[in-house]
Amino acid sequence: MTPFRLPRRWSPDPERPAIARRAGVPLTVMTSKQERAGGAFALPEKPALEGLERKWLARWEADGIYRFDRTAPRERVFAIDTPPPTVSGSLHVGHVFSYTHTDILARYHRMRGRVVFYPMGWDDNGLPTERRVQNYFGVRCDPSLPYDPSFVPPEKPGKTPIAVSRPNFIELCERLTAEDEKAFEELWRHLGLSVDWSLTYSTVGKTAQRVSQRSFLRLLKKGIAYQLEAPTLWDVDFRTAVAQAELEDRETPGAYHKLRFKRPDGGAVEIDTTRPELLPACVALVAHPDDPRYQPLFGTEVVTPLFGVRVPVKPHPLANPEKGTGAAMICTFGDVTDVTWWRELGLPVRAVIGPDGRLRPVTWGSPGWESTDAEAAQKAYDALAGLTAVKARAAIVELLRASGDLIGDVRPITHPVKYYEKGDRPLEIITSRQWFIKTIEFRDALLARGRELQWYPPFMQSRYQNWVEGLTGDWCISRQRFFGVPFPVWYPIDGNGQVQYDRPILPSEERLPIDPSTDVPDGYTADQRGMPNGFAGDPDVMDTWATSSLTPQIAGGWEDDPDLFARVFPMDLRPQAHEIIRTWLFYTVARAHFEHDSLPWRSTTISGWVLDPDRKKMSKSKGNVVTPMALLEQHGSDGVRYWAAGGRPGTDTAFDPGQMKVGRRLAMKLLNASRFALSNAEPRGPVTVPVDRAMITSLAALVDDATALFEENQYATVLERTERWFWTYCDDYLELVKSRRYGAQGPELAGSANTALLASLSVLLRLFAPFLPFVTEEVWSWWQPGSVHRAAWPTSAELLETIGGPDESAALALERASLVLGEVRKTKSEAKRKLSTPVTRLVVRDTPEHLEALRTAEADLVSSGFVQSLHLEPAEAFEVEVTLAADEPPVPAS
RNA sequence: GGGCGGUUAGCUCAGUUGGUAGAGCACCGGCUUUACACGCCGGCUGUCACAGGUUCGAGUCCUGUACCGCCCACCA
Repeated sequence: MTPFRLPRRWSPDPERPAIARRAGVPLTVMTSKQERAGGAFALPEKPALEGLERKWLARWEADGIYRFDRTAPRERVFAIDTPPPTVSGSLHVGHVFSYTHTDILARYHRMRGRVVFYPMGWDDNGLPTERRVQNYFGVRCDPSLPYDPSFVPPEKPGKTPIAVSRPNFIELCERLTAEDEKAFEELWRHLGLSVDWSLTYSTVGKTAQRVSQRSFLRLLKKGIAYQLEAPTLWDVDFRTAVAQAELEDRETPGAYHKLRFKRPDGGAVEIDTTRPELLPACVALVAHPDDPRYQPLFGTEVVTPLFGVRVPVKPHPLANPEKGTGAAMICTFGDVTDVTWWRELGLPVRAVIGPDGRLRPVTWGSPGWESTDAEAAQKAYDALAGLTAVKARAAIVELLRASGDLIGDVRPITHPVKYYEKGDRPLEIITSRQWFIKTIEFRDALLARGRELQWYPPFMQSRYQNWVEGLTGDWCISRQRFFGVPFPVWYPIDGNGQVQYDRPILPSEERLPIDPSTDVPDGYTADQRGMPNGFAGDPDVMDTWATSSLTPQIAGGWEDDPDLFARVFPMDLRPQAHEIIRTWLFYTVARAHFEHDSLPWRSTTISGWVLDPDRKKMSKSKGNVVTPMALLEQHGSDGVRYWAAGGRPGTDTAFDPGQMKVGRRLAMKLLNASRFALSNAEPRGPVTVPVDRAMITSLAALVDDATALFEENQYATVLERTERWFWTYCDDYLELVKSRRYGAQGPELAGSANTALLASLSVLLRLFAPFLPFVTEEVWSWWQPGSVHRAAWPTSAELLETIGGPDESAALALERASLVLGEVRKTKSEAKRKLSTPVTRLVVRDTPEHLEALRTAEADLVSSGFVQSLHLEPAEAFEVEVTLAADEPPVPAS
């Protein structure tokens, strides 16, 4: 007489829209070695998870089950543009998390009959590698040194870095990344990534160099790549240009300094600045055109303090009357606004910050450095020259204070300052010659590409949109570094020894890849390098993104393997993290747009982050991060994958070992339930019993759900629903049919259960296979030929075939029987009796329709509930009365 | 300052098209039941951030507010 709620778990949802069955995938034929031999399946006595990884990794590798089929036509291929992990970075759970998501999708599509192109790249290009090599070996690159073939790095890095040649440095980079790649591959394999390991590439390998250089040359021909001597964002520690996409703001302490500029009429103009050390680089003052305080001064000149430079006062709408005094000094260059003003107001350049971030020597009184008192200017400047910006700031404050041009105290503030994302000191803006790729004039087309792309989750598109709309300059792709893809360009040197940058010498594409620092352009000889009337190589290397924006082309064999490329490009999926939408994703879209006039891929999945329990992004800087391999060993790869699979696209997920334990438990349950289903699997017969037919019908609905969800990359929901279904299957269905399948109701009804058990197990294993590749493969091997990962994704059709079509009328049988069984269990549990306690009398009151359904499951219910007498009584509402057998007399202690 | 997410049980999170609030973990109690003690059965747990609005009915739709997070921004 317990009131309760109706669990809806077994009843198919009549509201659910019918999902068209997908045809064309062959049914898995349910045969096995044992069945063919007429015997029982060979099942392990005590199934275990330990060692499954090693066992199946070896087999998968030997059988090549993840090998890409190069004969597959494009429409059958599912191509993935795998993110090449930065091998010089450390492995962390974030990698495990997001790469698992992609693998789950890869495995699903493979089972759907698609030929999955799943390569793995290694990002061993760029500054992180350089920096790591410097620290690891204790060296620094000096390009002026000759190659030393006998160089051996010290055992332990010394305090003073050893200077090595560029070729030596690159050798060390390659040596270190090779070790890193091994560690990554081992982790990926252990995690069970179904990558085709014959399709690996590196972002600094020959192929990547050739592709990068070829694409660059073509952009150059199209006029999309160009070089320019211009103010460029510059990191003074790395001594290289960087791109807008690699900037980040950091709150940094600073201070306002109020400076006084003299007017010709003897008056003064005051401005506020946070960078007084740039006073010698001041080229103008600026104020808002509508600002009445400064309108009278527009068109006049003022004189800078200390340096006596006459600079104009100009109006510009960017000047903010609210800030400081409303007037600002324009320096070349203090920040990007200075660049805008400088360009739009047509001002001269007076650069004082050198590439090393120190104030460079200047001769006052020379052209461009005119002063009303050159001697005083020189004296003041000499006190600053050679200092870093920060030290020069302190020094100039003293000078200004002494001269009386600093008004009042400096006022400390904290303000956002632009940094290179990998750098430690604020960016400077340095005028230099750099290579650019045009993006601004293609803004609309690139925005359209963003709309054309399918985003998972869709809201991530706005990140792209915002970024492209906010672009302020073209993409600077040259870096003044050593380890990277060189620009395939030389320049002629004229008779006076001047390098002719405007007349680049280009190699033919057949020669690529080339290194202009060692290779010689056609028509020249090696001894003409650096000589008058000879040639010079471009000294720069490409931005790492200039190469990694071509991963689809590199992995797909663009131009090198046209047949392969036609089969995989444009690709189907780009999985990646959201913080690199503005770099990797945007640049890749741009390159494909320029080169192929298409998207590089049809869709993208944006993964979330792994968060610490304190809700911060997990990072290696926190000492408490567990190494991924230790996690895999502790919880099993399937367990860790289970946790990762719970992370929906675009959603951050907390690091949670508890979920890994749950995953491990699920894997264990799968082993044991399978053992049950496969033991005593004879005799086999048609599925006639309503309880069995209901289970099959319900599973068929789950399969349709799962398939539809997977098509939307909703893997987390697939796992959740499959798991829920499976657990109910174990708790209710298996319990109900247990005695029947052992023959309690005769061979015919046992045959119905056995057929249903095997059909459901086959489907369940395949539903779980993308998530738990090891345990599903293990169970599959007990009774099925081949790999579950090459088996066809289950269909509702194949299930319904076993019962001759959906049987909605049977659904009620399982639902009512499960309900009553639950009531019986509850009564026993609350009476603190064991579940095998006999029920002397079970009364079920229910509607006639329900009772009729229950009657078809009566025998199963009676046996699983240990019911001695069952009474079904028609009633308005559902009610159950359970009478338990009296307690057995206590057993006297022996 | 702009944009995008989020706020549901102690914790981590689901919640399709509006229709009686869910799962796992944790906690409590019980149980060796011939697949599983790496197990099983059961129980407890809610101002769905807040305020309005639409509606017969709102966790869900609309408006506003607060807080958290992320991305971006011209930072003198």
